[in-house]
Amino acid sequence: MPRVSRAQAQHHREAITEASARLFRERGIKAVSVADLMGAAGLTHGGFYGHFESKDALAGIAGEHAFAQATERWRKRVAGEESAAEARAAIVEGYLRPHSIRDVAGGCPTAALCVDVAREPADAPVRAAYLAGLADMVDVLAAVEATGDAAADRRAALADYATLLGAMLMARATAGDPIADEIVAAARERLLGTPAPARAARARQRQA
Amino acid sequence: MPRVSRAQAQHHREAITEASARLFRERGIKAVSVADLMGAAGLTHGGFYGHFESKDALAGIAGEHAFAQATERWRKRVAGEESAAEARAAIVEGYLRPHSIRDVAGGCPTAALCVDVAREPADAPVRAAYLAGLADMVDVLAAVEATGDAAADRRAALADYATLLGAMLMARATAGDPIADEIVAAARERLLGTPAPARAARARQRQA
DNA sequence: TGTACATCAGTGAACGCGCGTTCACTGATGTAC
DNA sequence: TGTACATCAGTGAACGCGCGTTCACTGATGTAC
Repeated sequence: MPRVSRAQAQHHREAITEASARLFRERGIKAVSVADLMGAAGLTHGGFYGHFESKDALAGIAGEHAFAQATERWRKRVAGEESAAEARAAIVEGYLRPHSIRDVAGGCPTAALCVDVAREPADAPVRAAYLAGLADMVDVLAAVEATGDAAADRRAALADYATLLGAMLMARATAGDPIADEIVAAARERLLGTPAPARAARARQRQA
Repeated sequence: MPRVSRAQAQHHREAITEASARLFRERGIKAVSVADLMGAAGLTHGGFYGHFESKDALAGIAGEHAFAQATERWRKRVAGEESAAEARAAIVEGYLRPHSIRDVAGGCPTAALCVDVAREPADAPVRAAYLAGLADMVDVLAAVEATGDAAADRRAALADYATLLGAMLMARATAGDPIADEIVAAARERLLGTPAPARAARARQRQA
């Protein structure tokens, strides 16, 4: 059924972008074929170049899309909290939730794409998208650091983000082994202080 | 020149393993072909299956090799320091040195392979190598945490490692942009306290 | 509002290419006497 | 120590397959009158 309406074609384009944003994070940019992407939108591969200039160009657009969603998620999480400290805790806890660790396709693009982006040539569109997207994520996090100094807020946000991202990727690489949960718990403790279960355990120890 | 001596064949096998350990980290397991690997050892692709059962099996062996080298490097660094605190600082500073960030092929396999390993099926040999290798790295780091409690040492090592690895990967993905250095500096400050240059700057500020 | 026709979204075959793996073959190595 | 021959490390063509991209084609959509 060729020659669909312009509105339908626009829906197709959005479906391809959406599927790419998910599949590129899940399997890696190189491991997803143009046919996979078009198939995910219910189309055949040949029509791809009517929508996008190349697979590399789509990777840039899909990256932007993934970062826009991730940034929006953090903004909403921040908006739902009373104080900066609570907002920061909400971001950390949301990031390290088991669901977030498991959800590669819908999760943090800074984490899912970092190794792929580092392997792309300097002029790859997805590199520019990554740089801009990361900057936005860091801005949201820095705004809830509340050290009282903008430069220190930024440094704290970068360090927090490194810990979060590192824990997420190590946990994913060790999924199925108990160390994955240990890593996530250690990162949460580092960023938010001793968590409730550990506090309870220490209280029991003191009593004994 | 077929049928080389057994010693020469053993050298070939080691050359293939060595090249794989570097190329898999640098370009990703999927992005390096059997012909690339054999070519790096000065051989043609056909002889590969005389040395290894499959490319997946080699990925496991190459992973072990990379982790053995990385663990040894940390052990030597630790052995060269007077105290646990100094050893920990030496690991952190060594990890975040510009050379380490740039040297993907010879650098930390926990970082370079984490995303690739997470995308491998559960029974892939490289997953087992990753799990064992990570455990060794964490043991070395935990031994220099010196919190006075083995469990707390381990949690501290996991949190430290997450921060190191996260900073390394974010810096690599943003290489060429000033934020890469900012990320590394923020991680170093988080793990070791305010670094020397910043301390000097504050001293100047106090005088003014 | 109805008709004629140009536009163009999507199809599917085809392009050259590289992949992991197999296999018949070669000829120096290693061994048995 | 010397000879005869079995072994096997490495070669390169071939296997079936999937890749990104191109292109002639189809026929419903959108537009001009």
